[in-house]
Amino acid sequence: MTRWANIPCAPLDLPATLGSGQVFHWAASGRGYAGLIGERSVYVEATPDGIRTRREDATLVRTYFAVDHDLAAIHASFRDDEPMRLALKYCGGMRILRQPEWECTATFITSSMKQVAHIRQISLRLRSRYGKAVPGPAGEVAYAYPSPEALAVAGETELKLCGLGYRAKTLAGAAEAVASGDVDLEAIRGLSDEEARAELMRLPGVGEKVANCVLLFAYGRLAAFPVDTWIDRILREKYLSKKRKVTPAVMRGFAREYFGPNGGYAQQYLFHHARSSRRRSTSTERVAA
DNA sequence: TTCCAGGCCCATG
DNA sequence: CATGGGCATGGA
Repeated sequence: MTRWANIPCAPLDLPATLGSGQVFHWAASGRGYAGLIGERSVYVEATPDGIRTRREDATLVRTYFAVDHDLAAIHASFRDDEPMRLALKYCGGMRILRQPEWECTATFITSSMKQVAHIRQISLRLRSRYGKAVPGPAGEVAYAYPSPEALAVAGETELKLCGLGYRAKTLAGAAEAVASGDVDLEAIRGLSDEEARAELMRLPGVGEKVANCVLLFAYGRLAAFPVDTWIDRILREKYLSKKRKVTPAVMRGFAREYFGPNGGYAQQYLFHHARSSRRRSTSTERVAA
């Protein structure tokens, strides 16, 4: 008989946490979500004050969902401006996950110039083709994200068959660098933010944006502030003077100074709110109307 | 059909 | 340091 554990971590917006483009493999199941944390099949559902999960998964879930992040304090550290107020109201219960390093690095290498839905598609395809099969509690099978070794063996030519396009080359190269020990993802934990970013950027396909995603979503570096097309647009439209020319350096400097040590959280709230608003006002709602 | 997507990389000013 | 173009694929 299954024994359950409740992990207090209010506030918690599980749909936003698992569906906001941090992670790409969770699926709605029953009253909650089913997915893998590393190579373990896990089920989670929201309770009034936190997360309900199988007792034997509780430790893993606490780490993955970063229940040690004090959301109230993080929210309080933000400046009180209109865009942040709206974003907090919309998804203030979203949590920044603490994902396995390679899985996060690899999925974001495949994310360049791709929509979230397609990143998910690529990710699931790589899992089912090269990942370890993991039986779930009900007998169903899920696939772990493939190891660097598995992807290095597959190589560029074969990876292209998964619809990766030019990303096949960089993913294969990164897998090789990690598998050979040239880049040590575990050792990066001990480095400063700047050193860690530089080390990640030694991997092919990892530039500043992807490195910041990995620092934020895998290493818990909450000051990391990924600037993608959405955030670029938001900063220009809502935060930066139209008069001065906005160079990459200007944007970096502004993000660090204005959003501070929890800038990554601010970034993810702004990103998710903007993206959700746009989708509601276009495709989905138009169909419903 | 055209446009653009959670960019990266390399070549030039 | 800043800017421009190329890069593969698929959904809107």
